[in-house]
Amino acid sequence: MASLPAKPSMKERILDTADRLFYLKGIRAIGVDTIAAEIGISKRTLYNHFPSKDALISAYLQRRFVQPKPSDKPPAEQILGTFDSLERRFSHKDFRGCPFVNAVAEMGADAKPVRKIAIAFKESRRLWFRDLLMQLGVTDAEGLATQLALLVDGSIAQDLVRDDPAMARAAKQAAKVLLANAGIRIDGPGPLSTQGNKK
Amino acid sequence: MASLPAKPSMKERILDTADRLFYLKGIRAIGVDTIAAEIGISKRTLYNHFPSKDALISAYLQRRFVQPKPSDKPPAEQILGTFDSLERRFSHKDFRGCPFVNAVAEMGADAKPVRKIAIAFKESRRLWFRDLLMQLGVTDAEGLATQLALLVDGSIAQDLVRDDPAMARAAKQAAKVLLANAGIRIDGPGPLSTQGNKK
DNA sequence: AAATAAGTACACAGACCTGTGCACTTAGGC
DNA sequence: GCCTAAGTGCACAGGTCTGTGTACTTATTT
Repeated sequence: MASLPAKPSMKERILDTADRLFYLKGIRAIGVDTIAAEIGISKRTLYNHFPSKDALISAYLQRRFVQPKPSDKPPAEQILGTFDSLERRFSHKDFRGCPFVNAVAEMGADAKPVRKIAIAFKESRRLWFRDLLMQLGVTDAEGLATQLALLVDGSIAQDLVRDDPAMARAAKQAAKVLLANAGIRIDGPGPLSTQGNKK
Repeated sequence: MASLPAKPSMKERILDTADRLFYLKGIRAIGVDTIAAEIGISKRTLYNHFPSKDALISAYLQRRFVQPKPSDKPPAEQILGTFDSLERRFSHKDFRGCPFVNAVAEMGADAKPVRKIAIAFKESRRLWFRDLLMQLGVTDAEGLATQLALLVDGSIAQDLVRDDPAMARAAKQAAKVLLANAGIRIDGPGPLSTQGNKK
């Protein structure tokens, strides 16, 4: 699995550290000196790899933009699994909200490149939901995908403030209701199948 | 209605300006010099009213923390009206997300007083939802209130990034489904009563 | 008229920030 | 052995930021 493991390039080491610090402490809170010092390199070296801090910020966000890999699991399971995955991430102590939302909040309305990446990311997730819903034959896949995206971002924002993984479970419950309302039957995939979901 | 209008105190003028600039441009992006210059006072005067910038930030957030005033409208109407109100705010050009979430994102995990206020605000809104749901006789008012809060914060986060008031409408649609699933009948209050909500 | 309070103008300390310049050292490939 | 590329160490320019000190002016009240 780790096919070419041994030697991370300088650029990658910089991006690794920038990612950790930017995400954990905030883009504005971390200076380039801090990043360089953390790796143990000179600030000059950092600026030889990235022309400016803004470029480093963009690279950081680009690298956070990972497309979900296609899966062969049933679409409904994939959709609901999103919230299980969220709950796992909320439980991790290093989770601190959505890097894109945080970056937009930090950089102000003027920072257009940051917002551009953030919009692209949000839309790509919405489209991922939409395509799965279309596979399920949902009529208003566009609208429902948007609603699911709201639940995802809502639980992330709430967890950022409250630090409570239960927010992911609440989002999953709401998602189940929305899916059921669209005619999607939820069966099987859970730890134990619901035998009689109406008490 | 404007009972004592004429003379805003110095402290209020400072808070007015700090509120506008902090919210619009970001807490970290605005310095105390900028605030003082905007009002036309000396920085010394500002520091005579607030011992530090942190104190000013706290006062700013405290002032943003307004309890929703009790209404005699039907509970269901109040709940759904939240999303109409959100849509109106999204359409305003000066809307830039939730000040509490933004502050937490900007100040990093360490800023405990900021997070404390933010948590209190989120919880107060959740409780407002919960009490209305209890008036409606909803069984799991706690859980449903949390879900509605997720929709609110989700649409705010999405609008912050996308600048699209339709996010509020999507949240309202999802809220309607969740309410209906809890046995709440939505009638009357809309522009035109739905005569036959199933087409 | 005198005293008290509030605000002003302005300089300054000390810290941190981004970004550059320059001479030096190390490591590999030819 | 030599040359090139990459990294180092360090100083520095120029800017911004928070917070303070100090002497002066205005306004209100008594």
